[in-house]
Amino acid sequence: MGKKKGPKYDQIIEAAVKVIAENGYHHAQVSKIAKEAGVADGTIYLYFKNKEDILISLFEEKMGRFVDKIQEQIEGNLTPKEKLFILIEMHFKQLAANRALAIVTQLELRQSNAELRLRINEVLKKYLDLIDTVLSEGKESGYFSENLDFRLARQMIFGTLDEVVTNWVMKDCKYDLVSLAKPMHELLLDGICSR
Amino acid sequence: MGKKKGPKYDQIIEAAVKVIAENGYHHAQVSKIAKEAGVADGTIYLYFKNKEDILISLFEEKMGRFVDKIQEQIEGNLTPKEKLFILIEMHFKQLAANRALAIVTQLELRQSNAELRLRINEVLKKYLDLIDTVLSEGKESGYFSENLDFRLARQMIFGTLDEVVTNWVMKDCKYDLVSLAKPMHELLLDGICSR
Amino acid sequence: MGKKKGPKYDQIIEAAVKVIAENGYHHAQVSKIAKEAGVADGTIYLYFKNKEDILISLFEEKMGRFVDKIQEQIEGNLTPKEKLFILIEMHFKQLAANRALAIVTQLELRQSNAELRLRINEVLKKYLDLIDTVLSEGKESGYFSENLDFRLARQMIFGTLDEVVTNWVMKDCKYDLVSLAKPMHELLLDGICSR
Amino acid sequence: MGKKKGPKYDQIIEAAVKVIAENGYHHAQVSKIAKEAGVADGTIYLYFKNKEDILISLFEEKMGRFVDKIQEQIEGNLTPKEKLFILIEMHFKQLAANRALAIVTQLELRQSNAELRLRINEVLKKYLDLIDTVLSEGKESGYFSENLDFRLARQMIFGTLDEVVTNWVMKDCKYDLVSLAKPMHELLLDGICSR
DNA sequence: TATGAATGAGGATTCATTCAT
DNA sequence: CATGAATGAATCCTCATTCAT
Repeated sequence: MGKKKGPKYDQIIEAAVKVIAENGYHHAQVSKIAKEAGVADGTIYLYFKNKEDILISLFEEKMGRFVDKIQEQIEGNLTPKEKLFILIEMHFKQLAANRALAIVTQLELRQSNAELRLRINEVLKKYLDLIDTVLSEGKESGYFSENLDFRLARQMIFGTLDEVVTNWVMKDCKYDLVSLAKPMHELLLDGICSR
Repeated sequence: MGKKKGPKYDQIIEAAVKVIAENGYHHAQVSKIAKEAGVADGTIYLYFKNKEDILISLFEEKMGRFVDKIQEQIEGNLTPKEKLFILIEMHFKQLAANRALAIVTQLELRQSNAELRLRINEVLKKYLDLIDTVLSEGKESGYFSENLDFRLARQMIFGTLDEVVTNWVMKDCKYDLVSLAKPMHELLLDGICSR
Repeated sequence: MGKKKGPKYDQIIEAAVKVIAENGYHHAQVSKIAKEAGVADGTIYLYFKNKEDILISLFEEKMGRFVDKIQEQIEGNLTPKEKLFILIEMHFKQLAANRALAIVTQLELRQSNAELRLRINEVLKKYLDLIDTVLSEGKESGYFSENLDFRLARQMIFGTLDEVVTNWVMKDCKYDLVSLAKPMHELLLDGICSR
Repeated sequence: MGKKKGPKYDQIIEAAVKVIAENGYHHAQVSKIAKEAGVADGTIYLYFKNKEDILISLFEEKMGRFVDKIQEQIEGNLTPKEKLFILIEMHFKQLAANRALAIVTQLELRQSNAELRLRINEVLKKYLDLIDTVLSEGKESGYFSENLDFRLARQMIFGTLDEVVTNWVMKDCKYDLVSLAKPMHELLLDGICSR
């Protein structure tokens, strides 16, 4: 089995997102994904090693593009604060624009077993590194605190992003997610204390 | 089925935590839990309606006590900042003291189905309300920003706590979690900006 | 374990009839019967060897009395035709008067396994012998055909009685069973042919 | 699940008859039926919705054919008496020729739950209608009594057939069933009275 | 006698994966 | 490349029965 061939590969990925979003992780059988993709069950195994491989590939493909788009936007002459804002806003924008994907990444894929989630975290590494880069630039340029613990700050930023999106998905996406970018940005920059 | 009586009820809960932590959610068979608890399979069903009920009860018991202990500690004459610190520290302390429980709450129980997670969220509500109370006191006393968006701030605090603990668990608990309370407290209070 | 002691023995039998009639054979758990009888589960086993023994005893008690009553009525100076009529009418009358028992004997007890039904048939033997006696008297006295095959005639009589009552029970006992005694009597005596 | 195709469908039905006849209804596990049919357990579920569906299908297939064959034989220029005889004889002949089926229909399938028996009764309706047709013809042509109550007569005929076959099965099929057709026919036509 | 908490054997069903065509 | 019929491992729960009190 090679890797990433033909249009069927993408068909299957898209079908998986749709089927999982609509049926939930535990009711997303391979046969359902195959039917949605318009291929036979067996065909799945010409493009993916097993079911887990579909999910990992899905995450790699989608999150890969997700991070790439954010990275593109924060390249160039911007202050670290601006970069952080764009990162947050892009994060929200992309998930708001693809709710099926949001459901899959925020809720359904978390039901996967510990091993799969480990693999997923590897994919997330690229994103976390991107956050680290912004933090590093901010620290060096003096915008951000010189004592900043990167790991902790990154966990705060990512944990908050994640929690905010998850809450939005669990509330059926019925409020505007993107408009939360500005207050969240301010909160992360200045904390909750008055000054 | 009676309700939560006898020592067997607790034995089964403890056994469930241990078995799930060791084997993972999906390999935690009822028979394994029964054996670990030193009772017959059927005995489980004298104390719990079904397997899901064990998990919900486990979470309710453990998280209920978890939140209660935090609540006890932050009652009294303390500033909101001190209360937030104690909340963070107690959160870390309790999970650091019971790593099996940490594994179960941070990793394994998230694999549960939608219905179970709904029930879990109800339990979490009490915790989130507790955070809100601290935030509210801080706002009123002028310690915290007067523009503070409770929901957002709560999501930042909880999201960060959760992410920090999850990372610690996924790194096999091999660094000291509790010592992160202080820097995290400062980060939440003052943000990442220098001043 | 002795046999037939105390009032509890009868309580349990009556409880079994009620529970089986109301819940069906497969949902008539021993614990349900015990609760209905107002005794502990374990007490059942002081009066009956096992669950099957309850059912057999139930049938023996109830059918024994059932047949005895019919027997009493057909003793005396009656023609075989009259005796057959009384047998049919008493059969219908008794079941019409105790619908719970009718449900149990016609529907629920038939779901028991082959072995139990064998035992039940032994109980029925007395009834079948009674029919044979009537047939025998009829043959000797010349009222009934001299070529009469007892076994066949008995199977016709019993099979018809049984089928008629079963149909009545399955139609929720919503028509008058006893009034069928007369036409059925005539049909058995003269057959379906015109003459 | 498709509908009744391929040789496997029939294999499974035949296996079910055999396994139920040999082991009894309650010990006829799906895995036993699968092994007897020479297929995997899971294959059963490509042809049947669940275990109950096997039993219903079994009864529909077998009884459907059973009734069809009788119907074929009594079409044509025959008197109602002759038709009744053929019906009885065919009933006996078919069950005598397939003793496993006789055991299943007379003993084992009656242990099924209320819902299944309801479905079974629907299948029997066709047979009862066939009996009614013969009775109706007999009444119109003057062969049968003009006062004949169809329902009662039908219950007598079916009840007797059923009782005779059940007795034969319970006596381990050790006497000739088919030769009972003639005396039974006469008994039903003329009753037990001498004339 | 009476209790009732505890026992533990037993079975239908799903679905990821294979392989003959 | 593509198909889809066939595979078979794996597990929760019920309930008749026991026995220490």
